[in-house]
Amino acid sequence: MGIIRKTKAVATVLQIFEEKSEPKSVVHLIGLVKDKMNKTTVYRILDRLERDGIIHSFNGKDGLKWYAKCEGCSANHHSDKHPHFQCTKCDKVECLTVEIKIPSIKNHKVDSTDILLMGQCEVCSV
Amino acid sequence: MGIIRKTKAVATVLQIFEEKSEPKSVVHLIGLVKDKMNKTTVYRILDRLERDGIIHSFNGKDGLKWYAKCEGCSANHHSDKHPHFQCTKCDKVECLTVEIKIPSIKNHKVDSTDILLMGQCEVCSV
DNA sequence: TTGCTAATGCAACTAAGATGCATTAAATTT
DNA sequence: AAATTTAATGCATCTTAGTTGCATTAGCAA
Repeated sequence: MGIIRKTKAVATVLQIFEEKSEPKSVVHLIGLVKDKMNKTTVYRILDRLERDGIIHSFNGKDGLKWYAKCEGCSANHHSDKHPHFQCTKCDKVECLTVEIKIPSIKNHKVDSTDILLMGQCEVCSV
Repeated sequence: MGIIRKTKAVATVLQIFEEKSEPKSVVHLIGLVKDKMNKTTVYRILDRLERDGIIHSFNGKDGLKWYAKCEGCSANHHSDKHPHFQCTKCDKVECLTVEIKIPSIKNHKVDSTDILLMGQCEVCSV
């Protein structure tokens, strides 16, 4: 859909996602690039990247928005049906590759899911 | 834990949950009782009721907090593991009674889940 | 290199939710 | 029934995520 120009700001944000596939909260992202661009720009770049299927978003346990790089997504096919995990101790978020079966709900049409598992991550559960 | 006094404000909020078991967003609740109490009071009452296992909370699709009456919960045992459904057209939210199996995630300890299915509800899917 | 327009910066705004503190009103005690 | 205690409330203020309008800048194609 939207034409995405390869600006410096876009390159900076994209690189963050490419370096490490771990999801990042918008707040954290803004902090990472705050001396390179305005927070409004961050929000708008994230919008565009999501609209074009390059990243996907979901809500963390406290309602904050998180983004991560899409693995098998495109603008029209958004396969962000995978669940996420957030640690209740260190707040870290991970994309999970497990498949969670959603039963059909009668009289309802389920288009997408937002599944967040909470608990203790590898580091914190020791 | 916390002693809950049966104030008029608490009674008012509780009655809303008892009238209809449908989940309500905090924003909507504040609107419902805005001529009877302060919004801060609503937030605090919801906190207390949740802490004592009378209601449970979860995040809606846009990160807003929703509350609903607990069916089989108490202060120590919070069985709010059931999923919720939110309509993408009319925004209505429902508690679902279906069981969704969560596979175990290796090296992780899953304590709770936040599962939101999105799509079209009974009314909007016609 | 020119021209078009997407992208950015900036300031101001919106809205959810939290906090501190003085006051009020349940619940207990006397 | 009055006095006491302290949870609960109201109100003002603050915090913070996210949005918007508009002037300016910078990709990109012709």
